[in-house]
Amino acid sequence: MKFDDKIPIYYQIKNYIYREIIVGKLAPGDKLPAVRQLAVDLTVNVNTVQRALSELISEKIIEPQRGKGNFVTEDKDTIEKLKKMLITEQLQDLYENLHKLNVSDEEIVNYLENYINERKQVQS
Amino acid sequence: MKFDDKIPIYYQIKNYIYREIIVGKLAPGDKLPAVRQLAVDLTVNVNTVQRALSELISEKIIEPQRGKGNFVTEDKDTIEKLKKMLITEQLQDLYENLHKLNVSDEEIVNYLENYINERKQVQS
DNA sequence: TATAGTGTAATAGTAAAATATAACACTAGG
DNA sequence: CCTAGTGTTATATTTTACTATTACACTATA
Repeated sequence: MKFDDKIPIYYQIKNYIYREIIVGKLAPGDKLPAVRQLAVDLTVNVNTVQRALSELISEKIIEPQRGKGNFVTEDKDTIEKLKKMLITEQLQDLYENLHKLNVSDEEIVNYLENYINERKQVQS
Repeated sequence: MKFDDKIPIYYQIKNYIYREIIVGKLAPGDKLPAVRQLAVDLTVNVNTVQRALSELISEKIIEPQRGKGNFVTEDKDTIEKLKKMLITEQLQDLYENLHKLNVSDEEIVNYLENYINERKQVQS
């Protein structure tokens, strides 16, 4: 996995697991890969994985069972709220950062539509 | 100034100066505040400011004049390109991050419009 | 020519993140 | 009971960002 060297790795791992859960690759109740396996897959240290997992545990996104593994919460409501929060965070970042560049509400929407259309053209 | 502790301070300062230039608070040819003054204003160390400025110099956004100060480039085209690049970067981040959450093109636009409308309602 | 204001650079120290490594605690199954 | 697989924790080391401090180089001007 590629990491952005401007952001702590443990934090990027946390977001990676968020996504795995939200897109359903990890369903409610599913067991996560073992920490040592995750460390190998992501080519990072076990402690770094553990730090990411610790935060997910604090947030009740996953539940640890000593000797067994870490399991995705069964509470679908928690997951749904997580998804909404992550989406809102992204929108807020875009909005605030573009406003700091003096881009108006209307322009933000226009720029986004243009961006998406241009992407489609490149693909075709 | 408030800093995000997940991102290097020098990097946030660099982006801060980008913005000052793009919104015109710093016009082409303008002299930047002295490095020591910037350090005081931003409550960081001179070396940290200098690190941000060094990168801006490499990118030809500002030009240093030893003994005089740092000056915003006179090349308006460079600034215009910078603005476009920063906007595109933001759009790309949003797009990629939401796609990783399985949000479709149409949904991205809808979510953004809703987000903006909700902001307006809160303000009124 | 002395001085104040500017950029630039070097040194040493601190803190946080990440690593390598090892050990400990618990569970399941032979 | 033993062993393999799991989470959890601790120690020591390295790297990077940041800081504090000092010094040097250049410019303008009194």
